[in-house]
Amino acid sequence: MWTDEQQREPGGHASDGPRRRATIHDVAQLAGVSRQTVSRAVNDKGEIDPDTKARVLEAVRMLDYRPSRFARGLVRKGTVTAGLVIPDLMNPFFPEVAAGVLEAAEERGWQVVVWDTRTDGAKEREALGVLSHQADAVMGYFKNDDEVLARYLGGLPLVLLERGPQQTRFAAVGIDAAAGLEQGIAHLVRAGHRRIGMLDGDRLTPGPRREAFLAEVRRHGLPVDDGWIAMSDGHGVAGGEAAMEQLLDARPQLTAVFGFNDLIAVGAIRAARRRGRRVPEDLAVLGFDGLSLGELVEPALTTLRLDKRRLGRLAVEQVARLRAGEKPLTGADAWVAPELVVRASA
Amino acid sequence: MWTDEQQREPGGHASDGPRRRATIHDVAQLAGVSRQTVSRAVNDKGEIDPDTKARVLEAVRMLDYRPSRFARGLVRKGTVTAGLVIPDLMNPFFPEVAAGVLEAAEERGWQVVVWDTRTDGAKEREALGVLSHQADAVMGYFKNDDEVLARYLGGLPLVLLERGPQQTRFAAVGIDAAAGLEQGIAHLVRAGHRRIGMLDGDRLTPGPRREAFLAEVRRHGLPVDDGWIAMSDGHGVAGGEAAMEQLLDARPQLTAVFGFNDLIAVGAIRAARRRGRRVPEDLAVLGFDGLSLGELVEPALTTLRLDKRRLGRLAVEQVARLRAGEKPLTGADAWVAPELVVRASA
DNA sequence: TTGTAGGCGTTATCAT
DNA sequence: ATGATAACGCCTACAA
Repeated sequence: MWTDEQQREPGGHASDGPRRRATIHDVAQLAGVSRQTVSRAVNDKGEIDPDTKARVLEAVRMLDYRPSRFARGLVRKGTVTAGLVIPDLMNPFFPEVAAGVLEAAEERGWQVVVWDTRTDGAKEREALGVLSHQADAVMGYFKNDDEVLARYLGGLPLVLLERGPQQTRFAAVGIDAAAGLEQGIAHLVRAGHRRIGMLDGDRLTPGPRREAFLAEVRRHGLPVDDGWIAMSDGHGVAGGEAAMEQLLDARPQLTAVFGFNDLIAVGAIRAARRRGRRVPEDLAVLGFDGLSLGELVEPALTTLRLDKRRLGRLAVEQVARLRAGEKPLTGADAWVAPELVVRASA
Repeated sequence: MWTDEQQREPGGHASDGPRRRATIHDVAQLAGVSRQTVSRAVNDKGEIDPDTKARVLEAVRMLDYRPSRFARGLVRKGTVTAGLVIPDLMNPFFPEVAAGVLEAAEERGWQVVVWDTRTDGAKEREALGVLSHQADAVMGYFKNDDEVLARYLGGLPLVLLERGPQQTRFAAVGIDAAAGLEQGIAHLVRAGHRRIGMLDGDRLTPGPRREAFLAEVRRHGLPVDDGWIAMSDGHGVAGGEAAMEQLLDARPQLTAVFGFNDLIAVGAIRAARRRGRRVPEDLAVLGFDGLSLGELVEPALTTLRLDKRRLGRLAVEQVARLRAGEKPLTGADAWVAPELVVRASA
């Protein structure tokens, strides 16, 4: 396992606690050269005698010297650190967005520090408070409103991912829920459904998905009212199951439901089947997100697939624009539109 | 959407490109005070006249001033940044480990910068190269061997997550595969299985899971040979499907298979059923990891569940020990042991 | 090849 | 309540 061969304390002592970190000065002293020479050795600059270099490097090892990233950053500009704030790493949707962010960030040579707020408003603010000092920009999902965000942000550029109902004064990357629901509802209608309910994930205010859902349903002249919409507690499978059961009790006449996201939709499938309803024969289920998980369940989930990676990449691009002093993308350029993927559940 | 109300360039100009960032000096000048006073105003120190403070803050806003994190870090110690290197964010296993890391890191007031290497050795090295300059420690999954890691690490503390077969000279957090397989194989044997195959995920060298598998199978006096082990290409569902098909062709006499991880096991289930084999009646499938996805597939996956969050937390603790100059945990203290979760597939 | 001087942007300390 | 001065640790000139 572990030996003290490689990982040792400065000076080779193992257990006298953390001591002051060695500086370039210490190394210079121990090697009997100037700080400049140490710098040259450490940074592989030319113009240095191989012997002295070796001597310096030896001193570096002995003292376990590593250049201070702060001192370095002060003098070599160009290190960009972006913050990424995510509500729930356990929901497969977000790791995929994060993957897009990481990918695009790496291409630009940026670093990304990640926070998981667990959908907790207080944690959001904490994250922002820290990042406002440590990052050059932030992107992420927030439930706090603009004003609060601005307060904790202290002027840092911010890119909102999928800002819900509210307009925002920040740059944003959004989802074209309307375009998605248009396809989704059309598909259900085409299959003969006339009584379509929804399992919503936004408890407080109706979000874009619900509004798009209502708009589409009405556009097709179908009946619908608030009673046809059940609220999921959380964005997970369990929430979807509970909401579906509730809806099954309250509105047994529904023949199809639209789930706020795939997790909730999967929960709906499970609940329905447990109640003896066949999916899709007795109840069709339509999801939203396009998680790969949807291909694995039975019946496989018909859903409105989002390019989540692209969402992340787009966020990085927005940040880049902000940093460059350009105007961020707006409207359709800053949207990603879902695409209907028909599988077995609807 | 976006207005230039909040997010504007220094001075309010919008499109003359990025200009030099304002420093504390600029603010001091504009406000007609000393840098020190600016610092006081910005950091909410006492001992400052409310009026001057207001004036300074106004100047701050006008110039869009934000303190340099480098200069600050130089003078205020204590900011810890850890690197987290992960092979594949799309595999639900890793986000959960990451969640544990993030959680524990937050408790300590650390930041975490995340890299996704996509199981690419070169990306690993790139990540290490960057992190060696920008982080105070690194934890993660690596396929490069110790020597290479050390070279790119430049003396930075490293904690390996689940170092495969090889011993390592670095601190590590491991999985007690043997303890897991003991339970798993016992369960299969109890159910009457005598011909158990495996779908392995480690192509090159046999990893701990395969070795534990072989050891247990032999301990029970069961037959087994290399032909009973198929290699999955990648750690995903598709790899599992292909490997299972191959095994089904080559060794149709098998009545049970152990999957390297849950994704592969799920693939196995799918492939088997597609071939008309009933699971678990004709073929029992045992997974490893305990992803929540396993509860959603059909039949639900019997698996050796790991506390992935704890894995992440443990890694952070190891890093903390290293930083404190203490010896890292070793042996069983640095392991997490799987727990058999019996569901429908075996 | 090596060393010296100066500055990067901030905060702490000590005066005023 | 405010300002001057000196670090913090490193790097880029420039000089030797």
